[in-house]
Amino acid sequence: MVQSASFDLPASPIPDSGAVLDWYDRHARILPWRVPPQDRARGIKPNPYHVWLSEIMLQQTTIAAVGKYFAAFTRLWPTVADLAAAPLDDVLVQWAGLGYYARARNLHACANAVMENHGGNFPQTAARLRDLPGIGDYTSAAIAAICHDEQVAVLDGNVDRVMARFLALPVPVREEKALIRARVQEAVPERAGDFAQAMMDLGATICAPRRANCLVCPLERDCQGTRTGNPLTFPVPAPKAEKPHRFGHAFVIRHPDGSVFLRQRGPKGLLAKMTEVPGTEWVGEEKDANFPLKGQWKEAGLVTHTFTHFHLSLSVWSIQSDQALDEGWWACIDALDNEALPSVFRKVLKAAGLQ
DNA sequence: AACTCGGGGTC
DNA sequence: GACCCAGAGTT
Repeated sequence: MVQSASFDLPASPIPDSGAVLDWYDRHARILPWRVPPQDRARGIKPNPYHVWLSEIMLQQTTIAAVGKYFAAFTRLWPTVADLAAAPLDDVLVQWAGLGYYARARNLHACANAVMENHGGNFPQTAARLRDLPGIGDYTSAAIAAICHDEQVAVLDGNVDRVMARFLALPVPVREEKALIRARVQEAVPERAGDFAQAMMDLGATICAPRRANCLVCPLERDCQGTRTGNPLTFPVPAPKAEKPHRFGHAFVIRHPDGSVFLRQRGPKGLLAKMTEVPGTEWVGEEKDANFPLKGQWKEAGLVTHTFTHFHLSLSVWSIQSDQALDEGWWACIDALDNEALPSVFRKVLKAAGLQ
């Protein structure tokens, strides 16, 4: 077979946006921050504050995990002005448990930037949204498309997977991001917001990570992946690094009055500015505990936790004492929901018999 | 371009 | 256990 010299790129199909929108009109997921396509057709526009808040929360996070957090944030802070006026520490308390805490710090900074530099209104174009803290390529495009139908390609993990299959991409997605972007961009219709949300819904419900329901997929006609007979072999996984193991000790100091000693973590790095149970550094080998107080420490168990790039084993120790450490505070054990405690430290407190 | 940064749903 | 999720910021 002779290949034509007039094409630099192999001929690859473009998603049928009409078919995708028809599917979306019938099968759009109902979400708290979303305007359904029927309402959108009547001219009802989404609330940019709600769209922005949901998009930040949904970064690398499932819809199931976000639900309660979105409800709590919009109840406590109904507008971007309310959120900007809140103390950062209050925002961190409400974000605790959701992970990737830089998002919460950037969320607060972004709210303040919108108030101070944009008169309290979010910018309407992807290019200008992109300049705000915590808003990158994906989120800027998503907000501009969903709120204002800017005809821009919106590429998230779902769309990458759908397109990797649609194109039968033989290499990891990150090596052909430009091709994916170009093909999606060519497909973006006037209903850019509905199209973006449709592609994501498609990836979440039909072209899912370990399941491809090609029989009911609106992209099936031109899909190269289903044509191979093995659409699930796409996307080709990128090689992944092994997670090292780290070890440490956590010290639960229980006051006779029923409180527990907590402190704030440093301003940079893992779990920055969040609340912690005092403890040792986390290092690559097991070491004996160097206790911060003299007294009768009791072993309270072992906590294991996996972060993005390492596994952690924490030995938990507890003691009854009224001695505080250098910096920190006594927190009532009945009000720990008011503390910005990441999940690993909630596990530690549970191991010590609290909460 | 590679690395850092959480946590949970799901299989 | 492994995979992956409406990714962004830093180096």
